[in-house]
Amino acid sequence: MSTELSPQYDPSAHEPAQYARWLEAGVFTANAQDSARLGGPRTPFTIVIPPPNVTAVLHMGHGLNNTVQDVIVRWRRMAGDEALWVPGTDHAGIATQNVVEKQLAREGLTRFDVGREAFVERTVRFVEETGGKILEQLRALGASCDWTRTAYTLSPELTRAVREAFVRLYDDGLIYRGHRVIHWCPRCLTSLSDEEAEFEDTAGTLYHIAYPVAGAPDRALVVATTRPETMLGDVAVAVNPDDDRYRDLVGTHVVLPIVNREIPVIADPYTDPAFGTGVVKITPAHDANDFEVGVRHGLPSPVVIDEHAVVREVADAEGRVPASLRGLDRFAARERIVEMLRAEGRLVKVEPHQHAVRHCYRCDTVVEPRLSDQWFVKMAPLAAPALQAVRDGTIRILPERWEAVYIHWLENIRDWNISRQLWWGHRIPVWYCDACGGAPIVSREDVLRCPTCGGPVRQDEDVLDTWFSSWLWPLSTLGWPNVDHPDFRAFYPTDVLVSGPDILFFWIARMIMAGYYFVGRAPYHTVYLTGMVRDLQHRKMSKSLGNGIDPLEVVQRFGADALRFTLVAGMGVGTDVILDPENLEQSFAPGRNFATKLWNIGRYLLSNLGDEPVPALDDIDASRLTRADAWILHRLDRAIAECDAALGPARPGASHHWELQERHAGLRLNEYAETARRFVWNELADWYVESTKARMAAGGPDRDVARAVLTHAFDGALRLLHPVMPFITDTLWQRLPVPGRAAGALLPRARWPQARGGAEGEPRAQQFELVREAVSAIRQVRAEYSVPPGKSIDAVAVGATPAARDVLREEAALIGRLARAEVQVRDAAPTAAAAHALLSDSSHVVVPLAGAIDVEKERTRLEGDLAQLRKQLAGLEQRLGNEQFTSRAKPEVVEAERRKYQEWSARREQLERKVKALCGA
RNA sequence: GGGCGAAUAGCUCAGAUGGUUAGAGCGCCUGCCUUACACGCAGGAUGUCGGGGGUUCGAGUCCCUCUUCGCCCA
Repeated sequence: MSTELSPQYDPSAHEPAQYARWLEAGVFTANAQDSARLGGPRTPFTIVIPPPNVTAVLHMGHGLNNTVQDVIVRWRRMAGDEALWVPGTDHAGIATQNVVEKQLAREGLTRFDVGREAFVERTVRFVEETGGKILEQLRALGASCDWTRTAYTLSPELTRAVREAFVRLYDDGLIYRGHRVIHWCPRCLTSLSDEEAEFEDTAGTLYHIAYPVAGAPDRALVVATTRPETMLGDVAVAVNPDDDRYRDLVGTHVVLPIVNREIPVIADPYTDPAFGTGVVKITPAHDANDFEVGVRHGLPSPVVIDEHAVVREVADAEGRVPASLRGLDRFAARERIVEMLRAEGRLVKVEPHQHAVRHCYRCDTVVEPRLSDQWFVKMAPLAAPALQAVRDGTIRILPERWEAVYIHWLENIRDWNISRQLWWGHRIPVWYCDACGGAPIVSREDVLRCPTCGGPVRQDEDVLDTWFSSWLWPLSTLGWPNVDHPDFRAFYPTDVLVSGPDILFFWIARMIMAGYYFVGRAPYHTVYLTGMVRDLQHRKMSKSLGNGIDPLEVVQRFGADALRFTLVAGMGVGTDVILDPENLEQSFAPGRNFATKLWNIGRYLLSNLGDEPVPALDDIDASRLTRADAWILHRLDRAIAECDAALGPARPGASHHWELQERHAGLRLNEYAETARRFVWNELADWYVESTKARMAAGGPDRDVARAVLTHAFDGALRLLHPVMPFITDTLWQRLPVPGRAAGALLPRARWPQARGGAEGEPRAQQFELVREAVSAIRQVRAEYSVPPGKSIDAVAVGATPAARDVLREEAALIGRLARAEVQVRDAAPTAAAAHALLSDSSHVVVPLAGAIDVEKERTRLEGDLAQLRKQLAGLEQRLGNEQFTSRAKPEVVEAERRKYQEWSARREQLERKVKALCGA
């Protein structure tokens, strides 16, 4: 099937068709029955995708993350595992609701205008129409997901899992309803978890406000605050109990300015004497810490800011908010209050203050602490096994440094607010009977009537945090809570989770907790955290900055393989990938250039291997292999071993724990990609293919040997590269006349290459290095003396040993071909003026360029080399002469240094002789 | 304020458990359209491995310190 291939690789002409072929053949579909856990023949290997938002469109972050997953899963699939990559999407409560609300806003409506039911219906429709597009886009990247198992957090199956989890946690006493100050987004009108309220460093202002002591108008306590607008809700001022400055005032009262109420001075260790003035105002309804203080001291909690962050008297605040402030937005109120304080003479000092302010992670609005009733998950009991798992090596996190971050977070974990005041999501499975007024009814099934009185019930208005469904993802996508589900039995626990450090707490840590809590087992043994894609200024790519790169545009222009290779090759474990959005051509050059190179190697081979069957390498007697053959086969073995070492081990050993030496090994995808690239380009193409051209042209039995080795080596290369460049490799592989391949075989299911082993070819492989050195030496001379590329020159090769002489003699024709020279092998160098090059074994090549040799230049060059060599020898000599070194360094190191010394000494003698000869010439 | 990380060629980065003449890609310079490939071929230049100190026979690699830049957490 050696049809003509276009000179330039055109990915768009091959990629979609190739993907369709894979889908049609079902190569990505995993079979539970084949999993060893169900008695099947294959070890299961599972990855669950970090579910993108159902309304998301593909960006470079997805491109990176999913490429990594695909490389890993394709590698394992070829390595013989029953590989499953579960795809799916996340309903993304706040994000999706925001999108639909924006649509409504364009129609001049709010969700409250259309009502809950209609709003949810509309959102469902919106998701049906436009949602899940990102999964289509993943196919353009080549993602080998098992699309028959595509999951969605809001599907009936996954909803069942969510309810099961909620009810179980509730029954176990780990879910409770709490009345406290939580993070509130006044734009999204919902509460947020600690993780969703992100810190942003902000240049703020610290206001020092004097609160006069009641009954002693000449004395005042000065409080420092960044949020003066909350003072309307102050119920006390607090000092540290050990702070001598204020000890006498504890128990007295101060007058709250503007409001003109007396509030107590209390002592509480929460107050940091070193911060500001050492006096803090206590506003229980508008600050989480103050709330705790309020509880400790039995203080009231007047609410003076409403859910829209507008100042007014909301609860227990009668008379606290002056009419002039009512209805003002919090920031407007802040300004007004500062003015009023200034007018009253209460503003002591205003200073700039750098601090971190929480913002909504979805809309970036400044979060408003708000007192409300929410559902919480008690986290400490869940955290314990998750903490243990990373500590004892059941789970590893790559790069290693994130393990410390993870542990720190879990050690200081706080309860998780899981209720959201949204309409889009899993409604909390709790019902109330107003007639009975009793305990909430928590149920897996919908509750229609009160089980006690038979009267009507109403369901809790809130929905669950989206992460409450995603933390179940590895469980729920595999069939849990049905633990007898074949997928669950075959594929849980999964293996590797690939994600970004930004959702380590949001998602990854919680999944681990869920795994332990609900089924008693970690969901995966490896967490692989990728870096971020950034622009040249190292800024995150974002829509608002306009510095994003559309992966689909890259695929369109350069191909998915180019995109994938560029990302993988340019990415250390956990390091960021820097790309220039202004210059895609250059950014993706590494992948594109390599894809083209690969294509051209394929073109050459396919048009030169001929139509007669290629013999299998195993059918070729080893004695017929040339040095070049032995060399490339050896290099392939090396490349395979290095790729394996870079990628594996795929899973921990029999102990199911990561042993120390393996704990941070593997998944070095960049090393894998670079190794494969080097083999293909710098070894196979640059040397081996070139070396075979004469043999291929000559015909005869040796041509068949070359054909067999070429086919074998390229086949190995395509297999090695398939995980990172799936499209072009299979496209070429389909056309390559691989001996013994079954009809209809596809590369994604082909066997991962294995080293042929056997040391018998190694000496001959080693001898080929002499050939390469001789060729390079002659080329160097040619360049040095500007010999026209087309012109053949004479060269004399002198072997340093009888063995080297034999090699040079037997390979003289090949050396000559590769260097465009007539090579003669002699026992001694000619004495006439010539260019000299010394090879590493002290063999040398002499090029007598009649009349063209600049003796002075030659001598300068050789003397330069000699000086360098002498310097290095001196260093070596010193080291070897140091008794400390020879006695304390490892014997093999000393031995290596001694060998080096001998080689270099011989080399130096050769050089000295040459220099002397030149001086005489 | 606490913790973590980074600083290696013009740019982006590799450099397990300390021991090679410190590497790659892109860029740069020279010469080539050599019938697979100019997205290429051949040759070449470029690094006091952020500063200082220490441990060691030996440090880009380990320890301390300083500087600069990131990230996470309060």
